[in-house]
Amino acid sequence: MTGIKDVAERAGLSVATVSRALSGKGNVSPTSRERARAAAAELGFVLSYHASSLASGRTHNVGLVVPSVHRWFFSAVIEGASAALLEAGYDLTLYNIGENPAHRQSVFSDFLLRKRVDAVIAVSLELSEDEIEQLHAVHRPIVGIGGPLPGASTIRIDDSGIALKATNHLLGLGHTKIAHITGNEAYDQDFHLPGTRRSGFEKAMNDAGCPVRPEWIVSADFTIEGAYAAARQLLASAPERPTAVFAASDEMAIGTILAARDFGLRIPDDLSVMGIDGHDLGNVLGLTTIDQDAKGQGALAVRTLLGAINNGLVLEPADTEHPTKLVVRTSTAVPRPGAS
Amino acid sequence: MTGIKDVAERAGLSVATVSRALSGKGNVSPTSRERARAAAAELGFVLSYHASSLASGRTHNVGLVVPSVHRWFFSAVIEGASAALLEAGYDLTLYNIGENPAHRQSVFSDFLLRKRVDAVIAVSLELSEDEIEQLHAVHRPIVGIGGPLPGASTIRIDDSGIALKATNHLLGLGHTKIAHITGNEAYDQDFHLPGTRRSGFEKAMNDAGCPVRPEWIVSADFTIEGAYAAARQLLASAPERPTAVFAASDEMAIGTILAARDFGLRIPDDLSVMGIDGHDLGNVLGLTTIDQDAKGQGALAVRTLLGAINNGLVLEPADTEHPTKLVVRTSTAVPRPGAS
DNA sequence: CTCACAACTGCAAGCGCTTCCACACACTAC
DNA sequence: GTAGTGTGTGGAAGCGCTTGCAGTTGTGAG
Repeated sequence: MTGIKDVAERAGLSVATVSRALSGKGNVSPTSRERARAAAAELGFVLSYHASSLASGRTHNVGLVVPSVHRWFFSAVIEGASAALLEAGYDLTLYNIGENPAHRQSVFSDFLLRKRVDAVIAVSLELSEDEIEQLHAVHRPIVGIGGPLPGASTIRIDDSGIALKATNHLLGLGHTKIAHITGNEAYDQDFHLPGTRRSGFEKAMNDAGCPVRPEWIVSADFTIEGAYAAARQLLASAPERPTAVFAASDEMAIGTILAARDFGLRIPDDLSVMGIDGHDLGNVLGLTTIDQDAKGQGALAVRTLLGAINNGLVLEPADTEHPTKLVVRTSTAVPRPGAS
Repeated sequence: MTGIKDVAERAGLSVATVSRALSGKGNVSPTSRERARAAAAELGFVLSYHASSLASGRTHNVGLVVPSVHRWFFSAVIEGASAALLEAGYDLTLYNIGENPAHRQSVFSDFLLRKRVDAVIAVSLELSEDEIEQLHAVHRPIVGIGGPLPGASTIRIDDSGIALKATNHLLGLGHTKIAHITGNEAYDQDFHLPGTRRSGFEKAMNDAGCPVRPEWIVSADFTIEGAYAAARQLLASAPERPTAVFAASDEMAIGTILAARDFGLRIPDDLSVMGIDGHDLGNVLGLTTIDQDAKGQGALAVRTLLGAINNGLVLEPADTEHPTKLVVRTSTAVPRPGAS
């Protein structure tokens, strides 16, 4: 393996100068810089990042902690973050917590503390005070995506506001009988997202003077499968059927559409459906939704972190609200006069 | 930050002994081992992996290279691999190549060569000889998932065989007019997967004496969206309609189902559809498929690598065939007598 | 009782970089 | 002329571990 020494020798420079030349820090004459570059290229030299990290304390690596890679939102955030990091020459270490509590435990007590990452991005995770403190103790900037993270900088969308906006879209079309598919309590623990969206829904309904019927509020686990089952129940059991369904996520809206089709309901003629997310499948299904640009959130998180790292600033705990966009497609329409 | 020195001091041992005690290598008396452990725990000491890696040459980190995290197969492999790695105390560095050729280039020429990983898993990527050589030069075990990787160990499924099996399932039900949705040429470059599956399809058809109609072979990009568009065209334009569609992936089968519904075709009454994969949505849609256990493949890749690393063996280039399982659900049935 | 050998331990030499520091040299400003 | 400033360079001290080696002890065999 060729090391920086070999490069120095070949370039006729000292190791120190080569290091400065290649990293771009410090003063190096253009001549030396070029000589160093050329020698490095000829030898196919690539820095050993362990040595580099050990000496400099910078790892060029950020940790991304997600509850799952499988659900749409997380995979989109990963895509966005990974592209931004690659671009910046950073590695991405993925910590997929999964369902196993032991995994979560070990990620926080071991993995993240190994001084392996320059920064961490936590997606849709509510961290305990202990966990936050552990991270702060390692003295690394943290940004949270998808909800508040006490003492850390976060990127989030206005969950209550967009739920309101979505519901208003339905109300504006003339719907009054609107059902809502919310998240399970289990998901409410992290960031209270289902609850927040639900409250936006309820506020819009109340403002419009429409009753919120308890039997028209069902919960699922944010997956297509889960919502499919929940929606089937909703559509089958209700003595009266809603004319519109607002789901707290696109995946759940998709599950609803699939369930509706099972009942021979046409969308949007018999039932309007809308979600929140901007899921890729939305296009195929004509799903009206509120696009929250998850990729963009991932990329923004990276830019925020890298900015902090490069400027050596401590990341101020700040709440950045990411913009969202109503995308009207064909799954929502004016309710049919006779529909029930 | 507490270092191993502090632990040594507190435990009344030398740094060397503490290192051996905590890593479990070398001979350490039970007493010392316990003292070291206790001191480490009291101080909340966590190894600096950079220092450790630099000194030992082992990084406890494996690189996972994927073309995308978004498509079902890749995210499933990631889930499987990440769980297995976490379990083993390894970090997972994710290299998401994406669509950008420059990213691919930099991943291979820079990232993977930084001696940052102990091993690499390449998913559905056909590496050029250069790329393979680069990896071998770094002297790290490689395992490929999803196709042959010259000179490396690979895990794959019998693509031709399962396509044959799938087609036979359809033939066995009595279908003779079977369409096939294959992958684009772009996807054939990596591992020739679409071509291989297609040839399995054609073989089964030929063996059964059924004609393979060119107009019933359409290609898409392996996504739901892409197949949806392709299937619409297939179903709309053909003067005669097939009674069954075999898609080269579940995502494409799902796209087909969605398209069929647009045409008012009932599944399986008017059209049988089957795929390959074991996609989670398959359950909701009643999709008959061949489950290839992508998670399991990811986990197996990890076990293979760790085995090689721990035994210091060079990983023999070997081809492991992962088992698959026919899952019959409700999307396939005997063709209706009158259907066309 | 001596020797060989194993079990345990500590010293110290790295691993391959970064960066502080000192120094050499060119300038400009007085 | 001297002092002051800035730029470019190399020497060398680490970064925080692992591990080869040598030294110490305890054991059973000869």
